[in-house]
Amino acid sequence: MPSPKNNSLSVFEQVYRLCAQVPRGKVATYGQIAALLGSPRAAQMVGWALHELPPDKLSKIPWQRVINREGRISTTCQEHTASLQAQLLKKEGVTVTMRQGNYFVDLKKYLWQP
DNA sequence: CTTATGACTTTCA
DNA sequence: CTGAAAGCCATAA
Repeated sequence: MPSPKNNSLSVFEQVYRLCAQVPRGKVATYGQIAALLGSPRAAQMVGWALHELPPDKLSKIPWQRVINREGRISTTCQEHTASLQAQLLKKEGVTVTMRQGNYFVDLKKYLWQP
C-alpha cells in the first residue's frame, strides 16, 4: 500500500489537489483526473489514491465527485460505501439514480469540463 | 529488478 | 448486450 509520507509531490497529492478543484455540483471521471495528471492510463492510480485517502483529507477533499467512466459509483471500499457517496452528491445537487443496485450519475449533465 | 495490488478502461468472444 | 480477460500506471515489498 502506498504511503507517501515524504514531502515529495506524489501522484496522490496531485489527485487530491485536482479533486479539490472540481466545482460543487460537478463530477469528474478517474480517467479524466489521470489525464490531467499527465497519465491518461493511470486511472486506476486515481482510484487507488482515493482509496488510501487519509481521514484528515476525507473531510476536505470532495472524493465523491470522482466516479468511473460510465458515471457509475464503483467503489468497493467498505468504509466509504457507494450509498454514502451518493448521499454526498445528492446533497450538492447532483442527481444520482440507482440501476441494478448501482448508483449512476448523468455525466452529460454533471461532468466537469475544465 | 521482479511481483503484487487497486474506488479503472478497453477489447473480445 | 454481458461478462471475462488483458492492459496500464504508480507505489510498496
